[in-house]
Amino acid sequence: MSVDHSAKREIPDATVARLPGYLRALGQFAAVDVLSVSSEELATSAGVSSAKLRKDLSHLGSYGVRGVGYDVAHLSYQISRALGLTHDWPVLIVGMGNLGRALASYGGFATKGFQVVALLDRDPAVVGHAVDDLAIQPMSALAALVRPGEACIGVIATPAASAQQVADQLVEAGVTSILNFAATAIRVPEGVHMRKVDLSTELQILAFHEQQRVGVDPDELLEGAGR
Amino acid sequence: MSVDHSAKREIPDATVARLPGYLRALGQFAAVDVLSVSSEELATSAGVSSAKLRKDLSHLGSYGVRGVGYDVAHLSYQISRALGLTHDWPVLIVGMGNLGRALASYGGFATKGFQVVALLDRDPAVVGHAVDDLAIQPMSALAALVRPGEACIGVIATPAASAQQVADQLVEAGVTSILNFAATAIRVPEGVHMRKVDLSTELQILAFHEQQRVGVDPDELLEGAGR
DNA sequence: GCGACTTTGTGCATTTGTTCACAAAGGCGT
DNA sequence: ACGCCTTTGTGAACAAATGCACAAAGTCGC
Repeated sequence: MSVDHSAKREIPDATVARLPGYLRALGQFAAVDVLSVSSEELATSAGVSSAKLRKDLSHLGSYGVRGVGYDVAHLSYQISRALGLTHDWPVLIVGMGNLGRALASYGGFATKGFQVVALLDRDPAVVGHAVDDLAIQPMSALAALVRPGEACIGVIATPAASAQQVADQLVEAGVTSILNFAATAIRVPEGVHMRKVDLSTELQILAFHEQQRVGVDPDELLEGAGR
Repeated sequence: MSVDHSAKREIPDATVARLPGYLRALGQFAAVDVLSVSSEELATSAGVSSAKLRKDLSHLGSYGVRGVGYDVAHLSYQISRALGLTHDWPVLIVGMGNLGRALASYGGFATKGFQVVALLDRDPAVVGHAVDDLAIQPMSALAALVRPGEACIGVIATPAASAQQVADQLVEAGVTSILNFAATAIRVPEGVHMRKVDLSTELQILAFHEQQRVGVDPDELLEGAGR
């Protein structure tokens, strides 16, 4: 009965992807001094169904109280723990263009278990300048930044053309988690985790659904049975 | 009652989400004057398995040639068509902070079926300034920007605190597709499509997997064979 | 204490997505 | 013209995720 639930690390991917949303919703409740929430309240706030929320949480363990709900502080802690946010993760950002700078000065890092520890750029013209009190370093500094023991997360904010090369350099240096903002697919070796965030992909998905709604492309004047 | 070619609009969500990736990969082939690709080549370039690619494409129709592969130009067109990119979609961006400005000056819009038609901000201090040749307008301009007939896409790049309010205003004005960059869940009425892009969510998902790799939280010093 | 009431946690059915494996369909060389 | 070879398109098996519905487990009023 000791380490029976939390040791059982078989949290489905779909659940993991929603945990940050729950954590944020819990934070909003905590901010207005709510101590306890039901699955229904929390689910609404996070934008999911209560059944889904309860099933998701059940994968972490049994942290609710039947007839009452979940303790906000305790559940926050448990989710943070499951996500590995009990300590800060170092983040390094590569590519100091518009996006890179916006990311660097974005406040959301420090608050939530992440800390930007370095900014890198290939261009000697920007190296040395500071963004938000952090100096931009050349790519050659990479090896010294990634300590073998400590894992860190690399963020690629370069143009698509150099994204693969940067990814290779990050992997070479020992980075095992990469967040890619560049508009291209990059290949990483087995064992390195990669996620992609891409504006145009999202817009295109929206365009698809928008187009579905209207029915048929107005350019093409053939029949309209599908309306 | 069943027309079987392209009128059959039952493309699975998972497939739709991957189509932009295929389109981009095709663009890369076209850029180096490749005329025809096999499912294997295209899949590798897009970072998926060839079986998945073929099944995805089969939902659009039968546009390959057995024994040969896919014509790059033709398949590009068919995917664009399926996604609704045969004409440009107007995009309006709300919130001209760091992120909003980075998005506004991001080049990836125009190239791929989208055009930023307006920039909006609540703050009178920035209204009137121009970003990338487009003047920033006050929120009151919203109603005049969204023509009833023509659909458009709204991008929310405001702080989390005002995201819901902005979403309400967009919906009010007639926007039916919203891309939300703010770090909060927003609620929209039935029929409005919403997608969320969030840096900290992605980082937290990476943190989870990174933590899994290491085995156990280093706070707890029981050593593992998991390496 | 005790019963009524609330809300969790979960087994089960359903839906959605992925993988496999191969027949069908075409081009190509001879 | 005719097999051979390559690659597509897809049915069928498998896996993952979702939604439903309710028993189990707790609180609260009396």
